[in-house]
Amino acid sequence: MLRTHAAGTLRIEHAGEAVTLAGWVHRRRDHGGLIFVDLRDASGLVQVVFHPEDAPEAFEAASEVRSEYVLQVDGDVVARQPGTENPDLDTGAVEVAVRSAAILNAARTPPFPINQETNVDEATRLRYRYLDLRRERMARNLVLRHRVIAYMRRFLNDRGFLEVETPVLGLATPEGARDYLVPSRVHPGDFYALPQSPQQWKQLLMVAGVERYFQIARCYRDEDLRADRQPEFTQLDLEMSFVHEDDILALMEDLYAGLAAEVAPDLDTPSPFVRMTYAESMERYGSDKPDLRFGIEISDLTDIVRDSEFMVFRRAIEAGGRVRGFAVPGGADTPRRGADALEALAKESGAGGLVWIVYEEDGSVRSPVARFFEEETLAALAEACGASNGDMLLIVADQDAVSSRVLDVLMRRVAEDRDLADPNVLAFAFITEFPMFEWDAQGQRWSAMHHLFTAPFEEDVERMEEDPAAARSRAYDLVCNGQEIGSGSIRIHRRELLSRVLRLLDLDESEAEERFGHMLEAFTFGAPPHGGIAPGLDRTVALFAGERDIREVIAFPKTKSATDPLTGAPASVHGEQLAEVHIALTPEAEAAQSQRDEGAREEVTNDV
RNA sequence: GGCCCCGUAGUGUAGCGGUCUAACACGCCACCCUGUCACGGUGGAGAUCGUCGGUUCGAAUCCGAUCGGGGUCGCCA
Repeated sequence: MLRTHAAGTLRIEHAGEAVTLAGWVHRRRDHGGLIFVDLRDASGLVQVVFHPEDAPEAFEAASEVRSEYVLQVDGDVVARQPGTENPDLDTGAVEVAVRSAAILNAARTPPFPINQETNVDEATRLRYRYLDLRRERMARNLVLRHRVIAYMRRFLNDRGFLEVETPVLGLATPEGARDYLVPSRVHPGDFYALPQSPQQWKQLLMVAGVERYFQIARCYRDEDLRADRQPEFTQLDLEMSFVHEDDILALMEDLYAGLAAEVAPDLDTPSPFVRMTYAESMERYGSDKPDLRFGIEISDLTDIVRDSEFMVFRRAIEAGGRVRGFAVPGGADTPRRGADALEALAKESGAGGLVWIVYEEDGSVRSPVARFFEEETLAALAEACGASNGDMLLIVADQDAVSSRVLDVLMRRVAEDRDLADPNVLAFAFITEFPMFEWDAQGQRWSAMHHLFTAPFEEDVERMEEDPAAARSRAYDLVCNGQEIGSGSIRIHRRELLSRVLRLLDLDESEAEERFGHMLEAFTFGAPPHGGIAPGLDRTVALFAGERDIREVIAFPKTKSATDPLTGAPASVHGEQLAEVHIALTPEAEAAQSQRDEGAREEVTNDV
């Protein structure tokens, strides 16, 4: 090794020891006759001192050194002189008096500061990601990610899980997200698809008798990006045989509560985790991924206003809808302008309008619709929502599907505006009993809400065909702070039931055979009852890291347009390479390509 | 794919029709400085304002297109 100690580990106990360190020049403070260098390595940093009398040659080297130079120093750990200790540094009680130093490598001035947490343009950060990762925040996130993964492996190993790798080159499936395709050289015109998840493989492993499987699995989806969506991302994929929902949920609760205690002990993680059905979650929060930190719930106000003079409410109720709303704590300070903005948001989200009622501190009521209601009714509305003076009610009258969506959007907005979400709390919850199917208006057919292999409840199997919308599935989500962390289900393990579901989804026999024949066949060979879940690793780490964007916890993420500014991927390939995989570009693709190439050439010219 | 925001020295920002011969902070370079730790001091270099086109007597500033980054809806579990 080029060093005897890691810089960040030196403590007062090391005083008197001779050490060799190697690392980067984090910062240099040149006092003319004395030079301090903060030497940084992966472990942290320590101050090293260059005295011209004690080590003239080293002092000379230190004069030449600049930020991010790679430096090796020999010296003695000494206790700092009283009054010069730095309590802000872990190593602040000591410093290293340098005897000799070697510049292992020079460094150009970095394109953005490494020793400072400044905001830097996303594209620049990604272009020099290896420098971005040197920065404290990113380095910390990488370590956190490692610790999360290490904990997961240890945890699952201790519970008898087997880590199995599954293919990256697989079969394309038209269901779900768009596939990334890989052309086959050997089979002209045929394509592999990168896995959207190892879903089918893990079920086949259950048929194989593995019983407890997991994998830190890379998944690929060719869809547009978001803060919480990258084209390739990682899941903790797991599956168990001979289990009930509770077994999976209990396992996940143990895992996540344990993880929180291990990697985020400063965060408050209430347990046991809240459990509620999808129906209950939609009723109380208008969402299947509620943020429980807000402390706000939706109330049904239909009966209170059923006989009111207010026609909007009455018409909505007559049309089979309901009147629902929630209280905004302290919302009485909302100016007219703010209420109008909320109404606009409600309309954008699909509501016909928004009724707001402010209960002023002095007991008076302010609302555009106050005149339609008796005083008792207004009081009853407040009571139903748990509102008191100083609060505001937001009310939507519509079909449940609309009011849920709108109230969810409104709730998130007011929570954001009013900082209702405690950043120090991880409010986990399990949402269970999701609907089996949802109506795909575009395709004019039913589609699986979770995925094809999700089992319906036994008692819902019969009504599945006659009323698909009412059938409940044995699917569940783990959510936290208003975000979906992972979803899973108990699977269908009998061929007969799977065939019925496929028929319901309008897949005819031969099509089903072609696309899922291997699964149908596998199920005829004694597939055990099984189920699993797949929490998103990136989201999990982001959650514990307090990061909003999963790019902050991925070493080399892609931009919003799925490019990598560091390597330049994706890029064109030579004609021979294309020919080898039997691919010809369309004229449009070629035109777009040459246009891009010209742009790139200009950029290069400008650089020089 | 739709809509929205952003694009000015290495970085982050200011400037938003003439006074910009483009400002500030950090960084960078040089010199000075033996106890700093976001060291300090003095001086200096560095951007024609993403690109192309237009409006105008005059454009960093207005308009259009285009490229890049971000957000959001669609899409995606």
